[in-house]
Amino acid sequence: MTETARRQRLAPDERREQILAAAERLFAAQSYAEVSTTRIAHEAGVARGLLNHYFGDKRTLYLEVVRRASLLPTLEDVPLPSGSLTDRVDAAVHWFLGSITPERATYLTVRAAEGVGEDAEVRAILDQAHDLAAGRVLEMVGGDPGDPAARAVVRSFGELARGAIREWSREATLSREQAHLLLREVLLAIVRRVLPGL
Amino acid sequence: MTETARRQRLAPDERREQILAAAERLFAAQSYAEVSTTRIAHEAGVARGLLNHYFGDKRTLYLEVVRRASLLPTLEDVPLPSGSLTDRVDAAVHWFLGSITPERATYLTVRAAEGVGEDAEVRAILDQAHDLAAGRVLEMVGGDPGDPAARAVVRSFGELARGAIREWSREATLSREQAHLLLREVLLAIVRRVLPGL
DNA sequence: CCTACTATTGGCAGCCTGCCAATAAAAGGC
DNA sequence: GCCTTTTATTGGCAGGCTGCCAATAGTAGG
Repeated sequence: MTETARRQRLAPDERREQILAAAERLFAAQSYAEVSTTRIAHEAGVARGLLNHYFGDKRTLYLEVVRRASLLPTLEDVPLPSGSLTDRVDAAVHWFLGSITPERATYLTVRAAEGVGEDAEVRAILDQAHDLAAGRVLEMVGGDPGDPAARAVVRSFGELARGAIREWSREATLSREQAHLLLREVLLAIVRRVLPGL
Repeated sequence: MTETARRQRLAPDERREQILAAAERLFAAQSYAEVSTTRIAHEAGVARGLLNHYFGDKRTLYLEVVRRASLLPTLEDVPLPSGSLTDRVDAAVHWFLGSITPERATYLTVRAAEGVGEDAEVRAILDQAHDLAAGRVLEMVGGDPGDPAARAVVRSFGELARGAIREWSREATLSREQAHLLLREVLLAIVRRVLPGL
């Protein structure tokens, strides 16, 4: 908007970032089909052809946005907690809840349902991010990250956790304390009663 | 394909059904953006313009498909189970797991993630279906369906349940017994330790 | 049998996407 | 400091998809 120059030449990385930011803003607000590349280009203050030059096609740009957003919570490294099982579970829950802050609001819309029909690549990206988070939780609570069934169980826990976060953070149907209570008790039950029984 | 007649005139309900079936098949396999109305029309053996005549536009047709698929699992009414808490929890879990059968495979792709960005109407449809299921589970285990926080908690449990079902039914990373164990123990913990603490 | 009704079709206009050649802003040699 | 090379950036073209509408043809009722 404030850019007056006809052509502004930027370093590829910078421009790439700029386009990604614009795309993220729009994709976070509306679904894939509703957002046109024309609008993304306009939002980024750039010719539409440049999107194709940097990302090939709309879909690839979209996948890049999804990849970033899905990995947000796992960006920061957390030290493995010590102490009693309850302490470690609390730490894991705290990490999960704390990784979602207002400035990372985009994550809240990640994995928003499309309805029916899945996109294999999108699915793969999300699965990978969720599995990464699940592995981390599993380590925190002292489980075996190499056990596929245990990982699957904790991945399912991740679904509950994201659901609870949405209830708290978007719907306001749960307080933060209630969400914490839910996650703690469920994770405790999983560690004590489910994992040993696999 | 086997239809030789140039124009085959059907009762509106019948044709509507035919189009919906074709759309469901395609939307279950690919995402919204990947499926063109041209292809749906071809799959249904019908002119493309007829889709607009029956459903207005692509989006409305899609919403109709989502609505149907999302309501499938809650179709059958189940009697409220009696007996001990454990029995009732087991019954609820059994109902949840049993509602997913091969012939209802479409449901498996419901709520498949799009990635980022949500469609408010789709979201509303799915939320409604999930809330319905949550209310039913809450009744089964003797909770208060009128308590918003309790409903939110059980909705979150629904996320875990659908995740576990996917792990079992699609990924084969969990056996049915393991999924059952997970759902039972988590639901038990929720009833015993979370709901009273709200 | 003929007419009124409406289910069904085909085509038009506009938008969106991917592609590519043309252009201009830097970078580098001298 | 100028000129050449490099490449970031643009605009426009072709094809496909969507929504709309007038024309067409089955079908039911008089």
